[in-house]
Amino acid sequence: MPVHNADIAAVFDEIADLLEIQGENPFRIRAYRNAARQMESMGMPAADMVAKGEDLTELPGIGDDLAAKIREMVETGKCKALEKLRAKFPPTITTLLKLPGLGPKRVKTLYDKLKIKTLEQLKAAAREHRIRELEGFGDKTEATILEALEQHAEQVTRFKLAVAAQYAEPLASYLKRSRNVKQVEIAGSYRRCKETVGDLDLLATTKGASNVMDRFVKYDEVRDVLAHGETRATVRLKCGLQVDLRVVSTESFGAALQYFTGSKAHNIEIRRLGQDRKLKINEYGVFKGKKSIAGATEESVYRAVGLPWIAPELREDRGEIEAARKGKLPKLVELSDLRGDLHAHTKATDGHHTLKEMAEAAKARGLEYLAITEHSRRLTVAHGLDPHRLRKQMEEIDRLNQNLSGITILKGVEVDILEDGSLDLPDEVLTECDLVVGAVHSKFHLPRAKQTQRILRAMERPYFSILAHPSGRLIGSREAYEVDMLKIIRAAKARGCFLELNAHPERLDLMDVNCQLAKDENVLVAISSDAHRLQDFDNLKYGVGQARRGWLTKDDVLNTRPLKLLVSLLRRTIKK
DNA sequence: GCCGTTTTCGGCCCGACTGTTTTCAGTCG
Repeated sequence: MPVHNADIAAVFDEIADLLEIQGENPFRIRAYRNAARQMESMGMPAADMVAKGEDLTELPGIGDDLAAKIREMVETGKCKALEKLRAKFPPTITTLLKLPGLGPKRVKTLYDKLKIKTLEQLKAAAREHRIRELEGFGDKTEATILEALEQHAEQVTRFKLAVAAQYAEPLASYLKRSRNVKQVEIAGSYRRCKETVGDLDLLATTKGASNVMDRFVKYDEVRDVLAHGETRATVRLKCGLQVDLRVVSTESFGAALQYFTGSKAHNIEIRRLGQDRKLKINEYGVFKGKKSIAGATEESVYRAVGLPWIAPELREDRGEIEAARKGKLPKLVELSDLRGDLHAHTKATDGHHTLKEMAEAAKARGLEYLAITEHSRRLTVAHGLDPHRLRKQMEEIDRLNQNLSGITILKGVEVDILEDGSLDLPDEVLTECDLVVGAVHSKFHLPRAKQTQRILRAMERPYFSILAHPSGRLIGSREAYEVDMLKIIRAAKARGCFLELNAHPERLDLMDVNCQLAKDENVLVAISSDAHRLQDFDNLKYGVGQARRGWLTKDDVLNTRPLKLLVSLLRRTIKK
């Protein structure tokens, strides 16, 4: 069983949890947390680095000690340091930390005094009112714990970005109608376009007395008010989503927006830069002694530490600060840069609209070309096309193109990559297409080497253009399949084909870190909607968000090319 | 535990809210 970066991150996080309960040096704990984030955010599997004998201490936040622990985990599947800690505290104890209001200190007290180590024991103790007797606890804390336990299941769920948007945007509009409110922004991971958000961070600026805080806690959708102060309030909506609102004056808008956009790791780095310059940076501004020297705009905050403004999608402490310092920040791709869409379906298979309707909807969004890429025959649930039906559709597209103006339909297909790497339609018909999008829709659980070979073999076909949703993951419901993405990216480069970034909010696949890998290897990425309905073209914005998180510029994206150039790029593939 | 135009020790981001307290610790983001 291979050891994944996520496994290593989980071990480091558990060590950090247990060290916290033990009351260890907080900076040592932070080192483990930083290492866990590093493992999660890097594109390259640490196991591969170990296998190649690469130096793990080159990674930020990884020193000799943690590098040794990573090697140990990769080679033995175990971590002795964690096992030692688990001997001191039962491993289930870390589940208690996830409850709101329970931190390491209180968890340790609960364990020391009442021997509580599971959620069930905690619930029993709370019901028997044994918790309120403990020092540092009281009636309220006990009641909060009990309530949290009853809702525990729902608090771990994160919301997909597009789902969060359905709650965030109306709430922001509602708050904008408050007295003396100047701006309302949705900050946090939402602004960074993370594929899922754990909660919403709203920021409002006011000039003079405002009722925005009162309006916020009285919002229709609010189920519980968790905190309600002068400048900060936290609520839980009926849907389970937690929302924080912070109110600052307009002079502090930029500093607050920067602060609440995060990420935490990015902000820590920015503040560290501030410290080097003897500056204190907080949500109210940048201060030299007591004097505010910046804060009205985000630009002013970055300028104060000698940096240009950094786009929110890049703020993950994955090298953006270094790039900013060197003046090498990428000019990120924007939605308006997209000239076309290279993956869409119609009624012929599992879509809901006709060719013409889809083309007109794409045109209405400013696109110049649209590839229709129906499923192939193996995907019977989608009524996939056989060669005959595909040819009929191509004829229809030819006819339609003669009558359309302002948009061109490209003849494509989303052909299944079968288990052995062969394609679900014969070469003769595939060569008649303008582009061939290949996709894995079955056998997700092949071993890594086999899955990789399967895809490489499919890409060897001379007319193969784009690998659709390359990792196969469905956010929150299906893990990515095991595959050597770097190998696939390099093969794409060698063979002149491209990778898709599927913009469907459940996919967002290619993932951000792999977009970076593709960019590093000079492989163009196609941001495609995979539209099955007219409104699905609006999902392109989520694809662009993920692409921006992956550092992609206009030049790194295939479908920013005008039609003529696009066709020649696809041809080059076909000729090989 | 990591890190270093202040290199092998001594730092390590910063503030709001709550509850349990009588001045603040714990938690959270």
